[in-house]
Amino acid sequence: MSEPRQPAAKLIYERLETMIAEGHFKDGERLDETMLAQEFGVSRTPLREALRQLTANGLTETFPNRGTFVRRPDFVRIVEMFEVMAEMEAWCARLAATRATAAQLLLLRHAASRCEAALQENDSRAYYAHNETFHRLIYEASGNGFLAEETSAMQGRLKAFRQAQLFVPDRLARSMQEHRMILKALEAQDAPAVERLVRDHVRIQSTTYQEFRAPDDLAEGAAWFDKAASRKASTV
Amino acid sequence: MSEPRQPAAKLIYERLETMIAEGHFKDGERLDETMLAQEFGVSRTPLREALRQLTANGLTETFPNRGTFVRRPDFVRIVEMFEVMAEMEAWCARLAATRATAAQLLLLRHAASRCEAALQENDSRAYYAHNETFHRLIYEASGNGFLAEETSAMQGRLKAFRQAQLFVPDRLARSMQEHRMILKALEAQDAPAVERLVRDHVRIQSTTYQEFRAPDDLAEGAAWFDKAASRKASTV
DNA sequence: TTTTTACGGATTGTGTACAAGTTTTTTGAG
DNA sequence: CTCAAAAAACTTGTACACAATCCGTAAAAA
Repeated sequence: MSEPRQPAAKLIYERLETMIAEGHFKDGERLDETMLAQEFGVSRTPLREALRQLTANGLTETFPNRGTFVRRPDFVRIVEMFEVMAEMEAWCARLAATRATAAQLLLLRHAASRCEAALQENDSRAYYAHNETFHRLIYEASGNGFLAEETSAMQGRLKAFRQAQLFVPDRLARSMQEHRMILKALEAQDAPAVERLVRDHVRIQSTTYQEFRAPDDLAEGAAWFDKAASRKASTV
Repeated sequence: MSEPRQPAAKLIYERLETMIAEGHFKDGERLDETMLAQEFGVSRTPLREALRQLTANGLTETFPNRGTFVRRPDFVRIVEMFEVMAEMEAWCARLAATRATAAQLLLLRHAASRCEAALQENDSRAYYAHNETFHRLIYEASGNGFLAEETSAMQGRLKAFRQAQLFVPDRLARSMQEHRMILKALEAQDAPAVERLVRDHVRIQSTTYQEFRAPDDLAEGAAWFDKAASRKASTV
């Protein structure tokens, strides 16, 4: 019943992802393979894989023979990310409104009731997990397999940046209320309503993140633009 | 003036990507690291990096300690991919209609005239390159940096599957005409028109691909679904 | 003084060997 | 003959060593 042992590379990827999301690195900071390998107690091989994965997801930038550098998202970028996420999910939801099968609606209701139960018990972790299922079911109900995969991948990429909003007061209760409305609109096959509801439901996450981290990032935002400008000049 | 030598891993990635797009592998076929390393004349280290990159882009699937398996897209998936691409580009374009700066419009006109020149000389390669610039400029004009990057990345991922449509007769001339209309609508800041024009402009690429490869893929499509079903059963 | 070039140190890219895990074959009992 | 368990063969995951490349510094030339 225990999980099959995960490769070290994946674990390291997740740790680095969290560290970047939580701001443990400065923007533009170089991630030294040798040093990090020592810190994590592994060789450079799995660590390099993790770095490449980070770059694939846009969290770092890699220059051949020069190394990989963190791209710490400022608050503008965070908003942009959730904006894109909201649009993708809204598109999924609009398609799902007319394409979802009875079985898929059943699964959605089930996931929603699981969220409800978690809310009753005030179990943030459980709510978070079932919330993820609820959203993923909508992606799949869109009927476009590729879109569903891409949206799911995007959700995974933003997960690290969404952790903070768990602790925003009353967010869970409000989220649940939004889920109820989304489900209702889906059952009514009201595509425009579903699209709007889901877009707002996802978008709000960026505003909570902003509230949570803005003071920090506003200060660092200016430095970021300077660095980005000089970096651009040196690489072009 | 010569290009800085590319790492072997990147070159191998591109070759494998093309091979998958061109159908050199069966769907579900395992990509043997040792064997491929021998064929490409490199060690397993850079080859593994290429495989991981393929998986990150959804062209293959990797199971820990079991290997990576190709996910050859059937024609349904191809259509889905261009559908998503069309929607992303359309969104960029709609935003660009109201947000593009004068400088960005100038660059767009420049890229369009480059396309025009390439068309006059019947230089498909050049047209293809300037076409890419034209589209990328629209992404950037959206004003959402993250969206621009993601759309650009998606374009890169679909590039391998778009090669075929270069050879569809009159496609270049029609594409150019579409560019002209898009540019005109952008200058007029007519967001709804731009959105619609770009969506159709991108969408049509999937239909040409479909015409080009459908006979093949229709036959293999059935086998694909069978395999996918059995694979699902074995991994769950 | 300013620019160019050569060198030294450090870091990434790749090859190879071994460890860990998976699949297939073999072997034995029922 | 069938099925289960064990072992052999094979494949991926990781460690480590060396090669290729880049960066900074300092010396030399303009």
